[in-house]
Amino acid sequence: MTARKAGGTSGKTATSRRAGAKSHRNAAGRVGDGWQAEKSALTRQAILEAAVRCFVEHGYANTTTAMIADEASVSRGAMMHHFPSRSAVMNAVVGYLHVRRLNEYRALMTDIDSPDQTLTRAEIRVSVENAWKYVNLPSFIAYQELLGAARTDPELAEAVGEVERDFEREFLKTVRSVFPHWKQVKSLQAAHDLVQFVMQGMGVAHRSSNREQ
Amino acid sequence: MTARKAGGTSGKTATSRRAGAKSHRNAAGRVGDGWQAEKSALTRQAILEAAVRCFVEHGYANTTTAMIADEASVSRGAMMHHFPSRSAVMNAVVGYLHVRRLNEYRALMTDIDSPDQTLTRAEIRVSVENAWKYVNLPSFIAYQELLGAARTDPELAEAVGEVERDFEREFLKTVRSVFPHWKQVKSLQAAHDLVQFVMQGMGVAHRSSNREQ
DNA sequence: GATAAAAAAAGCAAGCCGGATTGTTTGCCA
DNA sequence: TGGCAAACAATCCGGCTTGCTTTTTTTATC
Repeated sequence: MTARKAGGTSGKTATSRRAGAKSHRNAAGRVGDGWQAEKSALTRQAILEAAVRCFVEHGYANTTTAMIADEASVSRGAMMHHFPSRSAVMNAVVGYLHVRRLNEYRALMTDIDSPDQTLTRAEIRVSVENAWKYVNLPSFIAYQELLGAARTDPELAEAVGEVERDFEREFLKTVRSVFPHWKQVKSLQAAHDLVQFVMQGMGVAHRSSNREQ
Repeated sequence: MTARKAGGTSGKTATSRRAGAKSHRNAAGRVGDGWQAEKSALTRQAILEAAVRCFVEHGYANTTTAMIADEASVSRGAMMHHFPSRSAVMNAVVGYLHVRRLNEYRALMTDIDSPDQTLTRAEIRVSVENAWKYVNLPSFIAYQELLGAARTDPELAEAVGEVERDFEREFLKTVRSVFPHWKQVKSLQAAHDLVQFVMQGMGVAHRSSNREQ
């Protein structure tokens, strides 16, 4: 998916050639990835982050390519160079948001890492507060926008569905490591679902009811 | 506005002149209301219902005025006659959905009207199933679309916020009539919030996860 | 006071126009 | 050649204008 351009020959533009000669084949595994063109990756990231901000501020549907480019401080042409179409950006945002959300989720989770077997009142309180923080994170709001748009956009739904499944897997893994004494996977899944439901519902209700102050 | 050209001479084309000469001043009491023009109300209703169907099928953002008009089998001109702008339609849909949703909610609620003081297991089951039905109703889905759009649309947010408050009031009233022995209003409100959260969350999660089947 | 003519208004249909948005193309530069 | 900038073309959508038909109200005359 996401058909990378895979083009990068030798950049060597010496513009921001930083010390470390990164002549490696990077994480993506493909050869010829980021040479000097790793700066390209920076641009990509800037675009993705800008898109998230646009989602939060204007909503998915109202976010135009021009808006994202402007927010990212790149030209529209540059953007179209990295992402051939609007939907290409959107699909990429799905992936970007996924890892970002996963990291933030884990960070919040490990906050309540309890050394003993039982949860204290304070720990429960912390976890609830963290959940609340979580549903108000930009990444969460942006993801909700994506989720809503995916309902009537098959292409987006495909991308979202994929990360949705992965998120649940990762969630389960994380929970198991934080609460190793919870053994019944069935209960964990139910807990996952309920937590997701309540959090999503709270998010929706809170955002809309707050709207009118 | 709409500065009519005032062309019409004498009608009397005798095309669809129906038998009953409705020369009465009807229930509304006021003279000069819309008599035959009550058909106009029918058109309005058709447009509103069409809009709801469009929301469900294509989402709020992808619903165009042409789409609604087509779905309602009226011309775009006719639609613009009844609703001067797109946002006028949308605001009207908010009101329409509100009463529709309220009715459906009450219908589901009274299903579990318990004659005695305590809830049986069966009654609880019924109410859960009804809640599930409820979140899968077209009106609910369309309303969620509105809710999502309202987050970044102040005008819509205003309209939605209003009915949101009214819905909670009506909800409380209904619950009190169905369960008259529940006296603590505080608990009722908390219950209302939790139920709303879970249902909304379920709705979101279910629709998006089902998408990718 | 009734009735017919006239006028006004309402419902409705279709076309046009401006603005916005997307994707393409062309060209520059390192 | 890859990264990028800017102009361009095509499309779509919303709202306005025009004009026609039907219904309702007013007016004028008997």
